[in-house]
This record gives sequence, C-alpha cells and structure tokens, in this order.
Amino acid sequence: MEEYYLALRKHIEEISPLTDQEWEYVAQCFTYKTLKKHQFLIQKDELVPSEYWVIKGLLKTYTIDSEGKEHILQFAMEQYWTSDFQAFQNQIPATLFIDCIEDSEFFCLRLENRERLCQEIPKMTNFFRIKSHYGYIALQQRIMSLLTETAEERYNNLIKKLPHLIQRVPKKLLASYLGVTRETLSRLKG
Amino acid sequence: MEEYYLALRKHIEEISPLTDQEWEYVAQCFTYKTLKKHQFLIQKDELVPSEYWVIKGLLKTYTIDSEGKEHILQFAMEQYWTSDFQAFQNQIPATLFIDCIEDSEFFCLRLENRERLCQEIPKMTNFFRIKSHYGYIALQQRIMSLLTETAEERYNNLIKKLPHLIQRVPKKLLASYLGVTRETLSRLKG
DNA sequence: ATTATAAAGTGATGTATGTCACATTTTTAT
DNA sequence: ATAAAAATGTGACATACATCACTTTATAAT
Repeated sequence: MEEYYLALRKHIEEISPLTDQEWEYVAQCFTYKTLKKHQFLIQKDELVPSEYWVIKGLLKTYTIDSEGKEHILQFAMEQYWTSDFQAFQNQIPATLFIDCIEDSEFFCLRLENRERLCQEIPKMTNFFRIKSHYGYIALQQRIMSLLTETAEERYNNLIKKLPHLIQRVPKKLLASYLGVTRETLSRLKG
Repeated sequence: MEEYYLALRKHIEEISPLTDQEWEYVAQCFTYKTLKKHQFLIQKDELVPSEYWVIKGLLKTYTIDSEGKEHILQFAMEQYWTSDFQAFQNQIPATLFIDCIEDSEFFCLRLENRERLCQEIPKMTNFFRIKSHYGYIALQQRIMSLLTETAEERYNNLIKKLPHLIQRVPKKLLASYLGVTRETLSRLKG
C-alpha cells in the first residue's frame, strides 16, 4: 500500500511538487478501493461519489444505446483518472457505466475532499487545472480523429499511440472505442 | 471598452469572485484585439501567442485535410475561449486554423501572463481549473454524440443546444462541425 | 442597382461501413 | 481436463452517407 501512495505522489508531483506536510494532507483525502474483473465502478442512474485514480488495472467507460449496443468513451489504466465527471461534478445520477476489464485498484477522491484540497493546497488546484487542460486537448484530438479519419486510420493511430493498450483489450472493445463494428475492424488488417 | 472589461470580469466572477485589487491585476494581463470577417486569428504552422476570449463576434476552428476539405472542431462566440490550445500550451506551431465568420473582438491572454496570473491570484487558477473541467465534460458529450448518434440526431440536438448559433452559421459549416457533407445535411429536414 | 460570389437544394450513382448469420478459435470457469 | 462462454473471422447483403454535377436562391461587393 505504501508504494501505491508513492505512485500517486509521484503522479501529482510531475506537475506540482509538494512538501511532505502538504503531501500528508493530500494523501488523507483519498481512500482505497478494489474491484474484480466485470464489477462495476459506476452504474447508470446511480450517484457518483468520487472520481478515481487507477493504481492498477483496466476499465472501460461506456453507454448502452437503445439497441443494446455498447459505445466506449474511455479506457482507463494505471495512472489514469476516471469517473462520470458530468455526474460527479454536479452530483446527479450517472449517464455512463464504468466497469473493470481487469481486476483493478483505485484511489477514490470525493467531491468535498477535492474541493477542500483545492482550497487548502493551491498547488493541487494547479495540478487539476493542468490535468484538465491536457485532457481537454486530448479530447479535441479524438474529435478531430473522428471527424477526419477513416476507421482504418483511426485504428492504426490508436496502435501507434497506445500499443500496450491493444494487448490488453479485446478487439471488439477497441472497435467500439473507434466508432465501428467489430466486423469492420476485423476486416481492416487483412 | 470599459463595458468589455466589465463583461470579462463578470465572466470570471461567475466562477471566482475577485476583489477590486485582484481584478485590476487580472485586467492588465489581457490585451485587446479586433479582426474583420474572413481574417485569421490563428494559422496552421504559425506559433500561437495567446488564448482568446471572444468579446463579440463568431469564429471557427478547423483543419483542412489532404483533399482540401474543412473539418470544424469548434465554433466560438461571445464569452467563449478559443485558441489552438495544444500549440499554445506547448508553444509549438499550430495544427489548426481559426478565422472569423463575423467581425470579431477579443481579449488576448499570453501564456506567460496566464501562468503569472495563476501564480499571483489563486482564484484565477481555480477559474481555469473549473473552466477546463467543464470544457472536458462538454467534449466528452460531443464524442458520445459522434459515436452513438446519426447525422440527423446530431443536427437536431445541435439545434436544441445552440439555437442561436444556427442562425449565424451557414449550414455548410454546421455540416462540417457535425461530421457530414452539406448535401447530407440538406437532405435531412425535407 | 447590378454583378459576382457564396450558400443551398436535388438527382444519379458510388462506397465505406453496418447487419445478420454462422464457423472457428481462444479464454474462462468449474 | 472439460465444458461453457467469449472473441474473432468471414460471406452475403443492406444502408447511411459521400461524391459529382447541375440548378436555384441568397448574400456580398463595386
């Protein structure tokens, strides 16, 4: 467990170095949680108590449409933040599902703790500011990818960008993330 | 001009109320700029000195693909922030174009001023944190829309969400924003 | 006002991707 | 180890949307 906290501290300090005293305050705002493969971190229509930092494991964030088809918004693995941020931020019922593709472990940060943290430790406000900004930029790039690229280009770029992810995720889920059917993805490479 | 500054102050204070003294510091970090319709705010391959808050007007952020087709990432109107954030943040050449659909006026914030602002006025760090976070959530919703909805659904939802925008933007540009051709958009309603 | 330019509509046709069905391979659970 | 479940591949066919070509309508420039 000690090493998990060290990993989180390192993650934060890549953006905002902290004193030991500050870190002590930060660390106590997080709680630990673990889930097995196939278990849900967040379910649609339920409230979302926390946002989550992935210590270990792999998750998918998705919706189910009216025809029962799954559409994947995000994969989250080690050192990723994940939640239904819309629901979390406004403390309203989730519109998304998040469940575990692998056994997973997290640090959980509740909304009141995050805001307390930002009030007490300005460096943490800065950390979240930078993180959100990078996240925003990454999503803009994904939108451009969806607007401009063919399924094949999107797949090849995903392989380039996250080669390690490909190994851990069934192609059917990658297809869903890329916005195509598994059949189409299957026919691309041949 | 005085009223422009008041509008910006109001915009910031919807998230982070400031003292008069703080506001004085904030205000001097911005510079004013105006452009006519069809003029470029940002051009591909050029450096991006600032991010921009739109006082008045309307702009589009887009790329041109290898076949010369335009793909619109964002429309920015009154009270929107816009820039090539990826290029701005890393001070590298732009990959995007931004030009004016209408005569427009902006407040410009240079990177060094933004960071100075965040260091001097923690409330501003918080302002940018919240803004980025909301922006992130909005982009997630756009991605879900692209993954799950038909062209017609995306168009109808855009009309619901930004009815005033529709009036100001040629349908051909809306089509590009929605990820379809103008011909397809034209055939939806009839 | 008149002309030039851009936006918008529409028909004919092409294509990438979706859908459905079924076989094969791989992974998971007992 | 064995059976069950999930993932993957592939053929036949359907469809949403793209492309190209041309006309009509609206907007902008002199």
